Amino acid sequence: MNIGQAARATGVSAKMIRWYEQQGLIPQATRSEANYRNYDETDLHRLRFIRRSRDLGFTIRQIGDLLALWNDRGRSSADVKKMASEQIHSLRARIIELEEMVQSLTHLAENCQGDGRPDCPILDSLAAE
Amino acid sequence: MNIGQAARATGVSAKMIRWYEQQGLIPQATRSEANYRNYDETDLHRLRFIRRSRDLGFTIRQIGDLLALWNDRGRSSADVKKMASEQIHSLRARIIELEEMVQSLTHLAENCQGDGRPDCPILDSLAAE
DNA sequence: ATTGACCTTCCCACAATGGGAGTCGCCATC
DNA sequence: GATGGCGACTCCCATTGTGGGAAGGTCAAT
Repeated sequence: MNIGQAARATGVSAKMIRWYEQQGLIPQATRSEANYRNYDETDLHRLRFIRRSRDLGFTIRQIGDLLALWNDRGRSSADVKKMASEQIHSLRARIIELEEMVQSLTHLAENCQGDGRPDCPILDSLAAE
Repeated sequence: MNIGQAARATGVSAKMIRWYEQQGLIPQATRSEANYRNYDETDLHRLRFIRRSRDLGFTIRQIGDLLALWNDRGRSSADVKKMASEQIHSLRARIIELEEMVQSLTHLAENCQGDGRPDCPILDSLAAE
């Protein structure tokens, strides 16, 4: 299976597949005589695993760790759960940051008339001493 | 005032000040005979404005627009309020994405024993067909 | 005169993704 | 068999904002 078919089958773009290979996240694909990359079902599994992990916000390095755990028959589920918990914590921390921004902006916008006049508490606040 | 003092006075690193200048966000600083950048109170105001805008999650380009509005005596506050509202919306959209990730991960983690055994619904789910 | 703190420019790195150029392979249709 | 179109190859560039660091010039205090 060529890279384009693998991309369509997994939802990972061909560009990203090559990138993941370069980053060592997936093994170097075997090549056809014309130097085209070949993919089989095992590769597709791995790519889908990567895509789902990305959708959960894991970085490439973390996904590398997850893949290693996936392939480690002797792993303990505690190691996986720990990664998931840490990810939940960092996502929540980020959410709180963003919520604080929303909070501040909402407060500023509420006090702004939003009409044709130039008076604007939002700018005043950004420019405060 | 040298760049280091300006940095300490505004909470914007010297690196970032140079970067903002290069990006056209602040005017090219005047230079001393030794080619050192000079900053005055007006520059510090501008830098603080930028830092506060960054803290609210605006991008450099948006901050450029905000600065233009700030310096436009004939602006209408509606234009500023519109930018703030759009920013609130995009922040909320991002928050929702992150919350969905947290939701999925939490669900997965809840079903994982997190003990010494290898059985792990988290990995199973990532690897699902 | 030396030293240490500070400034200058320039390059590199991060994370993940897309765009595009230039070249080559493969298949089908004429 | 030639041509066209699609796909794959590599390589470079851009993004966004920030930091690290090297190599070299400046300034002030000792």
